[in-house]
Amino acid sequence: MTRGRVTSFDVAKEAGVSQSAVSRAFNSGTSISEKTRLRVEAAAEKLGYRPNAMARTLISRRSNMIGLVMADIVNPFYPAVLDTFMRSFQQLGHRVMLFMVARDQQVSDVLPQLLEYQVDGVVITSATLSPEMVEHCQRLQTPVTLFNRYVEGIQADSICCDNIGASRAIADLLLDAGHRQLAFIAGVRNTSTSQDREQGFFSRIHERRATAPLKAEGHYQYQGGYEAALALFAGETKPDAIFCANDLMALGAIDAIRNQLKLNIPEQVSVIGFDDIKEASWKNYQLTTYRPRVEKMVNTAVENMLERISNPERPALQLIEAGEIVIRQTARLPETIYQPIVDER
Amino acid sequence: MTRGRVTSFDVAKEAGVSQSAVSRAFNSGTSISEKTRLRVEAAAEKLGYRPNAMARTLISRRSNMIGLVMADIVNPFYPAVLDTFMRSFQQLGHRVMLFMVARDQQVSDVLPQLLEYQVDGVVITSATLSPEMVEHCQRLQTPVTLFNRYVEGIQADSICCDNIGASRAIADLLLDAGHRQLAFIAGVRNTSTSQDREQGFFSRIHERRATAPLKAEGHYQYQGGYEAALALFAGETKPDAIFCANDLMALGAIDAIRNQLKLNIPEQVSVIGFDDIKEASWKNYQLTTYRPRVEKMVNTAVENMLERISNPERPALQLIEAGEIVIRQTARLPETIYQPIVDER
DNA sequence: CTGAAAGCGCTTACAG
DNA sequence: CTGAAAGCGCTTACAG
Repeated sequence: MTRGRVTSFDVAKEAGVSQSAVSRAFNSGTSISEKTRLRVEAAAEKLGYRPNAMARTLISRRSNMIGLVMADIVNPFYPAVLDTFMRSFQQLGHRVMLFMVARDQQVSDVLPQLLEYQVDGVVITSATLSPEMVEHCQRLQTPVTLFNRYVEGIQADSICCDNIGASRAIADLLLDAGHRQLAFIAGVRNTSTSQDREQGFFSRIHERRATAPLKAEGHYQYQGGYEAALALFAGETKPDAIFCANDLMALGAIDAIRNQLKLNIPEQVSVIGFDDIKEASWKNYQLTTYRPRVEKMVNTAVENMLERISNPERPALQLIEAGEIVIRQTARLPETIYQPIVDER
Repeated sequence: MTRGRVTSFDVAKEAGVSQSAVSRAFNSGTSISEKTRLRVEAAAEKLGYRPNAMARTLISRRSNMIGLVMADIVNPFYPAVLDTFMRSFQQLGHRVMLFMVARDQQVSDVLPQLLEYQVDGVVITSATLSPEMVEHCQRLQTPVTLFNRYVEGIQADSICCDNIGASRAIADLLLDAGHRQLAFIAGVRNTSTSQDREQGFFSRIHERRATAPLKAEGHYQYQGGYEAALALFAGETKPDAIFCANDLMALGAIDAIRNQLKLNIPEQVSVIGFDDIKEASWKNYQLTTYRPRVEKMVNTAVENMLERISNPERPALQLIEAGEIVIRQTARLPETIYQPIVDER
């Protein structure tokens, strides 16, 4: 065991081979005899040698690092997303440089920092990206993937869950069950997720010529959902069903409806959420909600990313991945069998 | 705007200066005239130049990257920890390379990968580290910090919340309030956090010659807490107060006690948790719990880490940071004023 | 299969 | 203050 940094030259001397041989021993697909490889490996083991990734990146122009930009880690949907991304990248031998952007921060502030470190690609979750930044990435041949976001006419992969389709299906479910006055609790106003969920829900209700839904805003937070529910019931017309743009708000709404308004769920009010976070399946809530296929979305995002890294010419893909409604206890159902997707957890 | 990678030589040519001058313009504390700096900056801006961090790291032996190893991101306590670490490091100009270790994975599997990338330091959260690995890091002069974990006789900084003191205080609170038969729901058996919380709780009860507490195991999960509570009440002697090794289990226990056992909290049973996760303050729970000073712990960890990076000779510090009990609605209190720390959120 | 050599893009003594 | 040059630790044609 030596101390300090051990280089390939030290290993070469120890093994009695050239420094090139050491490098070859650590790279697959190189021409090296089994005998030499073994000698190098023994020497490397003895000295505690590991190749310096910085030097490798510099010369090979591949860092094996992916930049991952997240916002809103406090929303319980995103830890699961992060976890899935991490597993996926790690398993495929990629490192992840993580960035967290605050709500008031732009991705453009952190992207240059990421690119300094020669990341092979950038994944952006729950934050948006300016066209200028995309152009910059393109110049550097660095692929960009948007997760659960999209920007029109941009040269970046994007993979979203089917926000519009899901919300339309939820509108149908509630109307078919005989609800008369629907309501929507929106998330953060200027996010595409909240906007799309609202649009799908409202447009389907309009198409079916049902009463226009009520609306309140809950900023994607528990407390916001709680207060939004109170606000909805404080008005003249009261809703008999509420669709919330995420689960966190739905759980807040449930607590407000049950504990403060003393109404029964689902007998007097139905509540449906979006995300299927862990808390949604807690015994106390048993929330009926929409579950995006997070694992599939992440795996697709990762696969496409790696593919574009090896082939930067490939045009960008915009994908939508449908999820499923998870039927639990907070919404009344239509009489006709609804192909319910029962909670299988 | 050029395409492809722009180097300091390109900028030098554009600005009509030497490549060294470009480098100096991008490093503070170097001797360069204001005039030259401005010319370089203009040229860099024009060409879209950013220094290559890999080359910089190679020559300067400082990557400005910290390796952050986490397990258990799904436990809602850790997203907050991660978030706080990220903010802290980012604010101080450091990048973070994130690693997630699965429950069955050792830190020793990922540490070499981290060190390949020349991280300046490693922070390990909720996972343990073998002495060999610590030795390896020491040889590379790479400081290691354990967060909420400690290993005896190891050359690594460690910062923990006061698990033992907190649990003793909780035992006192419950006994002083007149509870007769306490119970403990343990987390994951072989973690130091669960063990310390158990030890503090049990030892204080023993010291006060109160009835020995009951015990069940909940694996730090909601469902585990739910079932552990049921198990405790299925026995001959029933508890009148339960201390749970984390909030997640406490919330499960509450749901089991209220919804399934139909007992009132805190009139018939008191429940206290640990962590003060967001969910603990939800209207439906209002959990009395122990709140570690996460922000302070993280900031201390970060400060010490950066200090040890600049001075690797500094001996390792083992710190314990006390938190506070947050009084909400799930535990009966002593009659005497208890200096209660009211929930200020 | 193997080694000598060039070069990735920087920082930093060194000399002026 | 400024520039020419060495060197960080690798990979990869190139020649043998």
